[in-house]
Amino acid sequence: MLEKSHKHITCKNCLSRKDSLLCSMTGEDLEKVDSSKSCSYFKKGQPLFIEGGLPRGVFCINEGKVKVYSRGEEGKEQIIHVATSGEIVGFRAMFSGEPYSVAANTLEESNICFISKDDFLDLVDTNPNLRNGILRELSKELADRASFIKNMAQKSVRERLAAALLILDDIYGEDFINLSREDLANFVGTATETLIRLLKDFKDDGFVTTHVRKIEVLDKEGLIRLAGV
Amino acid sequence: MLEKSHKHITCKNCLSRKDSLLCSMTGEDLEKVDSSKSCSYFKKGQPLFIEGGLPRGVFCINEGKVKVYSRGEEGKEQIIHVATSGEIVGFRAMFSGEPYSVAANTLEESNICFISKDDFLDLVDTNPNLRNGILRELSKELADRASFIKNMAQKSVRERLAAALLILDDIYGEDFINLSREDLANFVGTATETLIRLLKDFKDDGFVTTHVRKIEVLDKEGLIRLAGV
DNA sequence: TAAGAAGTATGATTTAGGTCATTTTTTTGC
DNA sequence: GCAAAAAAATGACCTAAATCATACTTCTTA
Repeated sequence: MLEKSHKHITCKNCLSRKDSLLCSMTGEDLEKVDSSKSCSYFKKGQPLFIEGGLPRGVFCINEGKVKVYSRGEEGKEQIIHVATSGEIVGFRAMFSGEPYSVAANTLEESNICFISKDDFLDLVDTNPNLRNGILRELSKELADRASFIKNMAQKSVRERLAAALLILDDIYGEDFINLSREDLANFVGTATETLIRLLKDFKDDGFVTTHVRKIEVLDKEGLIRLAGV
Repeated sequence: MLEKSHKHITCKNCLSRKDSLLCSMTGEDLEKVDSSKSCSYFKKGQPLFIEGGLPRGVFCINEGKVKVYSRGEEGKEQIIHVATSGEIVGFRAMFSGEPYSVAANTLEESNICFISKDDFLDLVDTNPNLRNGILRELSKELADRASFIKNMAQKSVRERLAAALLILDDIYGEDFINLSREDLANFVGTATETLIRLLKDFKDDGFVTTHVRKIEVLDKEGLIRLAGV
């Protein structure tokens, strides 16, 4: 259980610092970030921002998980990305100058820092390292999404589920994957019922086991073979 | 028919200049681009770069069309983007420092300029306008791809075809859409046979007409309604 | 701690769209 | 201008996965 305080989290002490684009800065830049940001505790399911909203700044996840998604016609969510500790969320709309094209909600209770648009853009402008980091990050994500598109177009739901479980296993690290069946289905891009059935198959085949809602990956190799990555 | 010469195309005279991130620069920066780039004529179907290759620079389309795609398991292409005059192709891998995650081929004969990695990165580093333009461009593309993913997951092939035709109609401007049925299928993310059948339906319904392989959009409004955009 | 609400699971049914086979049309190269 | 190859079109068939209906479990919170 996270502390429900709103106390400031010093970047220097941030556990996710080494993995973070933002907090991996040094010297006075780091101090600048530190002094201009605010930190908040988010309950599970709270929105960071909504589709169509206007961006006021970026969010840096100190601890927790955030789903980035977009809603289709009948309200069905497509989860584009699951962000974890150290990641910056919401910086795309910052540069495009357009409203958010996606929404973001916490998937569990989280501590999340916020840096205002001006401060962030100022940092990007004056700090070549951060800038290059962001360019690199954007490019990588673009590559990720190209392969996401390809998978959606060419792979079966079964293959996509295997791939998704591998990605999520990475994101959740030592913890079990902790997503509702519906969220998982919305990440894989399928109906919840189909997801549940396939997950059962995977259990029968020994690829995973479940602890109520949580999913434990037992056979990575098997999933890799199945996903055809 | 384009001139098959390799003569230098001066950025100042580039017809696509107004639409181009790169050539919309001014003064000495423009001259710098101009002097450091080389221009080539590409036949239809020629590769600019291949998946897994190492990037040496970026391509700027003076005239022509380029498909950006990625190949799946059985070699089936998924077309991610169709680039046209004025667009820069291949700058993502430039920043990520990784091999190309996608490939690019001309879809028709094209005049394409090339700027080396060093020159390009130098420009990005020293020219804040270009830099911001690139950040904006990357962000927009990221948003595009999120909606691409959502469409693949939630829309029917019929709806996706309608959406694809609208996008392509924009890209081809005054010209008719000129893609092989296979390429179109690989853009929509479906089997070629399915695409041909649906295209016939669209013809019967008066949304489009075909001139041999070329496709003319007759009823944009109708397609918009169908695509549910 | 009981009741209601969410979330998970399973069964039955339908269908969009993939696959394979074949024919027809268009393009390409000699 | 003709033969061969490539692309487009059509038909027959099949299955992965969606949808709808219902039941069962696990969380909430009153």
